Amino acid sequence: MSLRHALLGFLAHRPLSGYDLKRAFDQSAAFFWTADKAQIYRTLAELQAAGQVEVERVPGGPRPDRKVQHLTPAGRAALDAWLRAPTDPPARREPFVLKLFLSDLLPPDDRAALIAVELERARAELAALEAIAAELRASPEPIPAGPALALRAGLRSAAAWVGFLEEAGGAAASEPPEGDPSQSP
Amino acid sequence: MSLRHALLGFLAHRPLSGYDLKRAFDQSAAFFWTADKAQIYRTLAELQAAGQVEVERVPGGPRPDRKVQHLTPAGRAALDAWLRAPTDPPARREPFVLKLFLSDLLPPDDRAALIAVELERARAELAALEAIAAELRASPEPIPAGPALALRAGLRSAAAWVGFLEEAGGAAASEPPEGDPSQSP
DNA sequence: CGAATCATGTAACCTGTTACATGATTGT
DNA sequence: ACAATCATGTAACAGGTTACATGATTCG
Repeated sequence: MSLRHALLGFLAHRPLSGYDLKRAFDQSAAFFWTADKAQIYRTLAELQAAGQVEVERVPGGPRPDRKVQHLTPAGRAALDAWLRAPTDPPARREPFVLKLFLSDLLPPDDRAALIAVELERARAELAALEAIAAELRASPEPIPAGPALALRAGLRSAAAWVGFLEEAGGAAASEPPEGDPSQSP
Repeated sequence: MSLRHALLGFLAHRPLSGYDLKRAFDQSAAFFWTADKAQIYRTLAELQAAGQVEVERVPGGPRPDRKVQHLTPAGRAALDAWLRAPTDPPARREPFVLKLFLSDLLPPDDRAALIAVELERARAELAALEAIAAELRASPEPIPAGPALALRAGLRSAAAWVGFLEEAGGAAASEPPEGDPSQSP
């Protein structure tokens, strides 16, 4: 239920429309949070009802009017409270690890293929994050600490995941005849 | 939508009741998949309707009858197809990283506190996984490759997360006066 | 000329969680 | 005596996704 707070967080920096918020997520938060547009509009309506945001209607000329959302003091208070509250551990649901767990049901080649495909995906993700990091370092503007930390968290996790998959792929490829794949679990 | 496949995967090893499945998840899959009991029963009903499992009603004496679920050939086929199909990247939703991202809105001490609490949690999780690994290594039975891989994935991720948080906590604690926390994002 | 972008939203659906309900048995 | 465990499930709700709908503008 923290999409509400994610929206409040973005609005704390500057007022934005629902459309803008969707882009803000896709551009700067995609690697740790994805938000659906239908859900953003629904949640904004709830925030309005709760008095945590206020709408300013900006005429859009030929396009539909933009409904720019402003954070109210109540919204800011709710955001602060959430930031300070203990974080509920997220529910884990990782389809790829589930596949690994069940992979004894497959012939060894298929397991190796599974790992290879995921490794490719993981490398691409890591590269994308590194590109963002490089771009930020190159820009003259100073990087706020919060986004920098979030990015570093993403880089570390992605790198660790690539490392695991390389190890797993190597093991799967090298020891079909002998050897115990559970040597050091 | 892969709870279906997770259930089929467990049933591929041996027939189980809904109750057994819940325990199987909690015991051996909790760190990469959590399943709610209400949802398990609902999904089992769907699998029955789809002809992928068949129910054997086992009288429970004084207790309610156990409804033991058996995988059908159709169920096994669906499972195999899913295991071989490309894995859809999971939707990311990490409230803690979101908080980090927004943590410029807080005083530095509160950010450090946030990190400290998460570090404690992460260390506990890593310790729990290490305990499982130690227990498995100590047992005489050989460990199947699938579960061993899944466990290793969990260990690696948890260790990387602890590493990140230690780094982040150190940085947050040491440089309140000067210094750029975005040195190497 | 067709596709993408800007900008809004609604309706229907699927998935997951919480709370409720039952009733015997075993352990403290 | 009280709580936990065994074993089933239902109802209501919350959160998230897909598909549908509109209509001008800009880019290739």
